[in-house]
Amino acid sequence: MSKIRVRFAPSPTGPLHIGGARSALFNYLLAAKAGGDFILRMEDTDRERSTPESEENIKDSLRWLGIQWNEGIDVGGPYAPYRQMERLDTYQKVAEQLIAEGKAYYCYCSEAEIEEERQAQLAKGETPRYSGRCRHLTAEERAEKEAQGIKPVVRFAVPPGQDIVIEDQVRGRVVFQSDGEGDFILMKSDGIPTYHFAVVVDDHLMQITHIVRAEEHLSNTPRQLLLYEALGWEKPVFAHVSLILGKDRSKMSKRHGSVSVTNYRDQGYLPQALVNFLALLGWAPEEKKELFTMEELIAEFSLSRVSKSPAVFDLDKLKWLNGQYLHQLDLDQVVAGITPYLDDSMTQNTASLQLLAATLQNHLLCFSDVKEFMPLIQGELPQWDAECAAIMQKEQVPGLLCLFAKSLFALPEMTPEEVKKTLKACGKELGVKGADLFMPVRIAATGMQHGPDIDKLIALMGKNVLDQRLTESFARLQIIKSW
RNA sequence: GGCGCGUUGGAGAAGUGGCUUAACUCACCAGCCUUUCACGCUGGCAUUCAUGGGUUCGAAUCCCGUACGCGUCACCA
Repeated sequence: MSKIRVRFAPSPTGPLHIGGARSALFNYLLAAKAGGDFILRMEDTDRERSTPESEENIKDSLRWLGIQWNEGIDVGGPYAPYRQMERLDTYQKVAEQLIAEGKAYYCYCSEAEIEEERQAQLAKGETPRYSGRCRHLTAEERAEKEAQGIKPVVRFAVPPGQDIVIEDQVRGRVVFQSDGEGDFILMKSDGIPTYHFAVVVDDHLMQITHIVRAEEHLSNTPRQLLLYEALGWEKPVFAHVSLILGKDRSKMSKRHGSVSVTNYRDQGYLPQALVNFLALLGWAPEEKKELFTMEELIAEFSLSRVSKSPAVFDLDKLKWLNGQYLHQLDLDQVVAGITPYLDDSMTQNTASLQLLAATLQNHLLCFSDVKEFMPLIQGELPQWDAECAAIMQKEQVPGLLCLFAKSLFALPEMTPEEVKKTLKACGKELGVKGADLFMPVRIAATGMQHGPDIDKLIALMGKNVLDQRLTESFARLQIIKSW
């Protein structure tokens, strides 16, 4: 059997979408598993919307995810160029061949005429499709249109009455009728090919063996199959992967929040978590296992285990997965990860930055979460809620806090170890322990009942902030501070 | 509207005619542990597989209809 060759062929009309990333991933896994080739091609024939920035974003996103292409844009290869706008003469030649063989023809109808026809068909409850009016134009009629300066499009002459069968690797056998297709456009009037035409030409010329793409393309496949047929080209294997849906079960879009890979990168998600998550959307492993490295995915991936039904993107699960990976990171990776989300006052001192990273690592689901923890150690003491206030009314509180403050401020340095020791000593001296000991201190220092280890938090906030906050707590309790 | 695809608990899903009194994971709930919280651990969470028929000794698994969801019918990809 010949070598497997797959491709990811996005159009650079925006940042890499989460669904596109999954298609790329599945293609990549398939190729990597079989030792095949993974090609990156740019379908930039939409001149209105294609931008160089989008292309860069797509490439960056792919690299960030660890999805490498061994042929295509930037890296080159035997079938270059890999940008469709640089291959226009190729499409032109194939179009001319089709015309010469009578399998395609020039069409001079204006967009207004077509639109009118469309509306009329719609009104009659018919499927709108091109009537084939220009199909049998004589040479004279064509010359006349040309003389009028009308730039024609090239249409494919769809053969009537044919069954078009797709043997799809994930959906099974799907049958369409050629009569359901109008004579679709191959070349636009400006000489640029349409998507259907360009993909077929490129996939064939680039020797693509497997096409793995989103389900939205399933209904487009008949047209492409017709082209393979007309050109006498061998058809690739198709696999249409179901869509990724938002919470409301409609196709994932901006409305649902973050849809691009870059969004997740910027929010402090880890690429290995996103890859793992994407793989689990629409594909199920054989074993009862959730955590997969890229290598493991390559080893285990199979199209036969790709699901037919659409999957809802569940942010909670992504977060959980991300937490799993984040908790395993080395300290310096955590430091690097959280730094972008902190202000300068926090990032200047290496030692305290490391302490912060160590303190929070197991509490973070993604790096940007670090922001939510900062009020615990920075700024004004947050307001107490009713529960906190009630705890602070207990009788041991004033004495405990005074003793604690006095002992602690007497120390030259406030390390987590010292804080812990001091707290223990205070508890012992006053005969207070457990929650009765820790809770008041925690609430007086952080304003919250919950959070990471209190000794570390206190060390992180430093004497000034602690002093301020304890003073504020005493004021709230209307007792005189005495340290 | 035509055509196509899909429908297992809130989410991802396993399951392809008897071994399923439907795995596993997230979320949720309860408890345990813990000098708080978190982490972790334990247990709970679908008598039922959209729905109605049919085939069969036996169906989530096969067939037909219905409903619902989505996709597609562009000189966008």
